[in-house]
Amino acid sequence: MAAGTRSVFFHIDLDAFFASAEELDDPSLAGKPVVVGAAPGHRGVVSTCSYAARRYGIHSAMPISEAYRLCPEAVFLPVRMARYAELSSRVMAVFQDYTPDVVRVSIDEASMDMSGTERLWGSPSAAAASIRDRVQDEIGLSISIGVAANRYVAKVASGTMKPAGLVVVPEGEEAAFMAALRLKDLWGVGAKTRARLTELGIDSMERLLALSPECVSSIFGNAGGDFIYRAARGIDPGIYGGESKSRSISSETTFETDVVDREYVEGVLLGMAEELVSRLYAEGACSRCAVLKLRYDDFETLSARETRPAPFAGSSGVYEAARGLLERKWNGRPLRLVGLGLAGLDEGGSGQAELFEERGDREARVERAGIAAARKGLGKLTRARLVPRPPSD
DNA sequence: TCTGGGGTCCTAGGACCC
DNA sequence: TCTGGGGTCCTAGGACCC
Repeated sequence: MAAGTRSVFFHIDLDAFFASAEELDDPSLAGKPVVVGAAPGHRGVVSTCSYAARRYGIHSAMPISEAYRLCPEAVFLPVRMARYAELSSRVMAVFQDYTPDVVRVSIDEASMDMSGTERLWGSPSAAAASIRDRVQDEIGLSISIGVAANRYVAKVASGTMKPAGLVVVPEGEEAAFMAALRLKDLWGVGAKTRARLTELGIDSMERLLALSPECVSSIFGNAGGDFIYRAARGIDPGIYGGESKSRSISSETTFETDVVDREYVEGVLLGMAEELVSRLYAEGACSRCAVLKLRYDDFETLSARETRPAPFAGSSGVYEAARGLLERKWNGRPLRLVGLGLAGLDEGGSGQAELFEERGDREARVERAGIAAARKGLGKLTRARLVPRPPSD
């Protein structure tokens, strides 16, 4: 950015993305209450719902059973992530036409540095309107855009006028813009933090803004306090600062009914170990830390991890670690969920070479061949252990 | 009617070393 | 005698977000 150029950031959010994607692919759904997520009668939550569904009180993360109770006549659809990813890529490609600096924040959000683009695209509001119209006309999806001098305020602004909103916060008015919001609009301040603030009698932005930085930090610690203090004043606390390279991967599943059969759980973990190592391979990354996650029938959730001196050389190492952690951590109570993850990706390792090639062991080579075959669509080499069998309890 | 799955970052305590 | 202080690694849990 040239010296003297004003900073201009756009934050773009796709409106009710998964539900909108379903309406795009099936126009007969338009205007109906559409709920994308788990199927009614099963364990799970609402992933996204249409604005028509929101009028019944349905919202993201709500148990699907409650959504069904609120609106049994809604259209309940499963998540089709591959389709949404494809649409997302097309939308992001439109953004790329306006600036090379597009940070893809999630499947339905992007942060763009539009500084210095006025000669190309006109005023920020003209450029934003152009992007909004193009995404609507070329792809058929609705977006909301926030414009501000930093990424944080742009992000918050994008959420204040959904759907199809376009909110411009003029430079210099960031603090005033934030001060006029409700506490719950502060991105990064969730239910627990709000409850803590309420306990202390801080129930409005005005009261929060009256606190000194030392006072906020004494409540929430250095990092948390600093974040809240800056965010409330419209100073970017650095939400998209770090590298976007993934630092962990994981897979977890909630059982349809609680499970006490150890062999069944181990079979699930073996499948997860293979899936994780295959993803690791695809990323060219490595890890030497396995993390097991358990959730009991009463929702108590715990985790255990094991860090090895050297990166895992294949899925059998990951599986053995998982089995050891299960042995150590599981007290035999009915399990609702089991999950497996790999953390510390690439820390102190040389990536894929270390994962597969330098080890030279036969198993790793067999596995690599299997993954390569699967990626070519030749089918997955599946161990006998993974052939579905019902829980024995 | 309960409460998904995929991530990120931070904290706090213990071990161990200098 | 009465116990420094910093640094790193590891672990478990928690808060938050989409």
